[in-house]
Amino acid sequence: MTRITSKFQTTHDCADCPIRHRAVCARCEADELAQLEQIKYYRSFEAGQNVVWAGDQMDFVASVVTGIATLSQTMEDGRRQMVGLLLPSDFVGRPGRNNSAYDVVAATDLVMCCFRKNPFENMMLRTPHIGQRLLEMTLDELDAAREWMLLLGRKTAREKIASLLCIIARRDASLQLRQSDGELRFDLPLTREAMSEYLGLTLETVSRQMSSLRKEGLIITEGKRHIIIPDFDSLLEETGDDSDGGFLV
Amino acid sequence: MTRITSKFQTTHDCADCPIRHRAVCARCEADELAQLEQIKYYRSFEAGQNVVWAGDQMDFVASVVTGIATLSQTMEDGRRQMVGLLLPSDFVGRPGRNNSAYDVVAATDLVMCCFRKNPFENMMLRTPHIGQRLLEMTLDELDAAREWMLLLGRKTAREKIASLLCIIARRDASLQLRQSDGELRFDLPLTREAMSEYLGLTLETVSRQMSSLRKEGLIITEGKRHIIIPDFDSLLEETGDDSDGGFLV
DNA sequence: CCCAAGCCTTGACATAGATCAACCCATGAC
DNA sequence: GTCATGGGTTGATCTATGTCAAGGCTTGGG
Repeated sequence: MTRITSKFQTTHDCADCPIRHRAVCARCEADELAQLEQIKYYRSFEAGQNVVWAGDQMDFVASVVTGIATLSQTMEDGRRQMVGLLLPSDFVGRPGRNNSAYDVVAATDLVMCCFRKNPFENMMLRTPHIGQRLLEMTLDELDAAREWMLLLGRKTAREKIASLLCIIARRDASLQLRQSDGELRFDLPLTREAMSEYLGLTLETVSRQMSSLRKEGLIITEGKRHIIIPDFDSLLEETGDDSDGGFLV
Repeated sequence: MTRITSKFQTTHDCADCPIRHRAVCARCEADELAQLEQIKYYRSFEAGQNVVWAGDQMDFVASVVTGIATLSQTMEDGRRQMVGLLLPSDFVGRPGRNNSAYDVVAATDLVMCCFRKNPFENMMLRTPHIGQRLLEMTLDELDAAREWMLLLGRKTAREKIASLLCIIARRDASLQLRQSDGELRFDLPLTREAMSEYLGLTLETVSRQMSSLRKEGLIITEGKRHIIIPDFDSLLEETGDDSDGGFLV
């Protein structure tokens, strides 16, 4: 776990630690180690590995430390729909339920910080702060899910692709601050297939629309996965979203 | 508000009252009247009326007492997607946010029980029980949203219609217990247009698929809105859902 | 009684995206 | 070097659903 311990310096609000890692922090470790010793542990997964399968027992809740995980549902005939995309600091698992309703899959190499479910639930009872934080996060996820429903139900393939690129670019930028002058660059953490599962499209359509955005200069690609967005606002206009989105706080 | 007071006899777990009405109960009124006097009030709406508009200030949270409300998002060019369907006992509003992100519309005549937001938030701080209940409800909504995403992203028009009918029939049955032998009957509380906004279809497609299910005997209609499902399981098979859905508890 | 407004249905036609298929390019095993 | 594999692209075709348009039924107002 060297990748994690190397981050112990990060300044960090300890109270948030059990349910939202920005990083794992030294102070928090010291403060809570006693009670957490038996509760908290780390697990690593390789890209493509399942963390749990839909229907399986899931005796832990967890938050993503590094990497990206997805939640997906599968229909009997194999049609799949992604229903959650977990970036670092995001939370999975549902207090008060013992089985996962979804496949949880590592989209990239992945490190998760897990908490055994029962002790975590007890901790929630003793520490209302944690429940409140969890409620806040769940409400955020619900909002994200509702945006996603608009995308799935009403957007064109091109709008879907543009939206996804903007979502990832935005999250990536806020995590890693990689812009240089107006230009945004990042590695797509998803295969074309994973993108198609996110967007409710086939992977061929994803590929075609990516090509089309590339031909029109809205994105530039280096290799298959590295994306450059020369002008974020132009791409935003292709999403069909209200331009002044963030007026809600 | 006679419709409400007439239900005061209903047995009811008081602790749940502030955030989930099964009915408004006398004991609860007595217990909490003092603190609630300034907090709690009722509002009625006619079918079609907006409760709030997306972006508007929303200084209350509320639960549905009778009738049905919808949450919808609209794109600049007018495309609309429903993202929430609120049946009696469901909750709207988000502690910690002052503006509604969605249009809230009365789909039928509607009575809501509202709580002023600030006092409600204070009450949440004093009463952890309420926060826990709200977390539970929010997690349920998130699960519902994720089912809905699968529907929007991957189901055919026919599967979408069958799913919607099953969802409403089930909720309606659990609320009102109206089955007689295997047969289920209920009034569709949604226009074809509202159904199309729910399902991410056009109203013409909704109409055609309803006709097709009718011709095949999977549903029977009396007038435009009254639906009879002669065999719920046959209809369920048209939804594409896993037959043994409810194994999670 | 007539008329307008909502809501719904049905038909004819257009099209976005799915499907099927071929092929390219890296990578890693042997 | 060869081969198999996984990921990605592109073309040709098909089809489910959208679009446009007409008309029916019910309700309520004048």
